[in-house]
Amino acid sequence: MHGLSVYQITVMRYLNWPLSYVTSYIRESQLRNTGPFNLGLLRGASFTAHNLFDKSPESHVVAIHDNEYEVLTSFIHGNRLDKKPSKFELCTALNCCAKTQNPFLGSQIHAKILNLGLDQNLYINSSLVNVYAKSGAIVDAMRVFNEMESHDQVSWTSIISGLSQNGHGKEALCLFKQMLKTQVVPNSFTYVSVISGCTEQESVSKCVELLHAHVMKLGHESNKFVISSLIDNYSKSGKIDKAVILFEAFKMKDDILLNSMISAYSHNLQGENALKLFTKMHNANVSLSEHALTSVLDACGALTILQQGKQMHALVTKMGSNQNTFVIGALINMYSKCGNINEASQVFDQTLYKNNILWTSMMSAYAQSGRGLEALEIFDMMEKENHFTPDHVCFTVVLTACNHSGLLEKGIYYFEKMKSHYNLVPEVDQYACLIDLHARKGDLESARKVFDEMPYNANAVMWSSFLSSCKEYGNVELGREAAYKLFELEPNSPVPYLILADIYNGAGLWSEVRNIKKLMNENGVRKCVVGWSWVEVDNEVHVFSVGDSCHPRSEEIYFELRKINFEMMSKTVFDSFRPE
DNA sequence: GTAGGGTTAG
Repeated sequence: MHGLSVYQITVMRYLNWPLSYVTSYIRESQLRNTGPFNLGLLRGASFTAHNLFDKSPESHVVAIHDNEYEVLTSFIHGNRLDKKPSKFELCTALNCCAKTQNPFLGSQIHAKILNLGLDQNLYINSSLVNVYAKSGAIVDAMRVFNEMESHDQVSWTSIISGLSQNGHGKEALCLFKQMLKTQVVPNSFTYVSVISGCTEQESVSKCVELLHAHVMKLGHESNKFVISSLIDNYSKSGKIDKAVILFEAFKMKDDILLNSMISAYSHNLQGENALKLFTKMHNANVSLSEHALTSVLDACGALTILQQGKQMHALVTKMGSNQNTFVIGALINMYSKCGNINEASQVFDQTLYKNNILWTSMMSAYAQSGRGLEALEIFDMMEKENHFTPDHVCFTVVLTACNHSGLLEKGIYYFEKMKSHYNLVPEVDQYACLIDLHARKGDLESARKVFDEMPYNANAVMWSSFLSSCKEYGNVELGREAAYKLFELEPNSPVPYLILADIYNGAGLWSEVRNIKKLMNENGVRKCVVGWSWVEVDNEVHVFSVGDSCHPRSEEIYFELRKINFEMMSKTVFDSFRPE
């Protein structure tokens, strides 16, 4: 396409960037941009390049959006001249709002649409649904959808994909079921949307096999989008075998499908297979995309094989992908998982355009290797950069770093800063970190207060972690409360019973220990967890965490079983490890 | 004649 090559040349001339860095975005534009949009791209080229040049970190993303900006500017200009926009112009403008995630302009255009009496146009309404859904305003998207008099494949798919992409897989599935009751038959787009919505959602993951059956019946098996969403779904719910069968059966394997399969292997801890597939691709001269590099680097990290990881790094350099943010992120993760934090930091330092995901990855690398203070130094460095916008994930890493290094005051400082300085509303994850911060320092009362103060229901992970701290500091009262919460939240888990018993045990409350054992029996909870055991001495029940008897450091068992003599201990330990 | 929905990554 002529327009795109001008764009490409202009960008290259201004910036002299590695080809792969620019082309990945150009490729993306080529897919998305048609018609008038390309004109915008052409006209926007030099303007865009200036922008790329001026703003550094995430400017390439902004730049692509600037073309949408161009379309929107001319739309607004026409509006100021009281020019009546056509249906087509309205659609294009809405499309740009969706891509730039601008619900504000979108709702202004929405008002104009109502004003012009075009609110029953199917094209316009699908675009509106898409604008709201892509900006996360799912309620508005639903409202537009519900107010439509008739629906077609596209409008149904728009709302279903909107729900999916906003993490409402269950609702997406519900609407899909409603769609089946109508005359409108779902197409491959619809199946991709509903299947991807069911990914990583336990409550709906069972439906995927049913959807798969639909796909087969309706003949969408030859659609690569459908197949890759199925592969992704199966692999993320641990059904790697099904993913493999789909992959093997699919004839036209393109790079995206191969990438889906490589990350499927990687997710399922089958790093060897991921590497094998990658090598096969490489030898067969399939064009290697940066996605493939990202997935295979992930696999190297998961397998902690530094040697292969380094080879991949060499390949990255050879392919000229050493400025692709995704690849760099994967390199940083790989090196840090292989314990080579210096190499990770070297990759990071050599990166010209660091976005907040990369900063976060680097911080996480330090935090995970127990270098919390250095992680925080990185955060402070980031703050000095322009265009830096830390998000929730970033703060989770910061707070975790504080947590691992026992920096309570600093943790509280960052938590407050997140709210006041960055206007972020803390999510469950960050509250969980805050609770952990207090609890690990032994300030159980303050930790308990956070449970009440936060506007969320605490989940099992939070109560479990709190319970462990109660055990650590021997707080019977709060420990009891946490354990009883967990009895409700995880009725089949023996762990909270055992920890509470351990707390009672530490406080010498033998009769309470006995009650817990009784309660466990009454509630039908089976004690089948490795590392815990009951021991009776002089008619008193004691509970111990016994560690792993096969582990070379099973001396820990001796320590935990300090109240019992050696003979009795070894008997009990081996009893508890006998397979049931 | 021109317009709307889909896969992989912290």
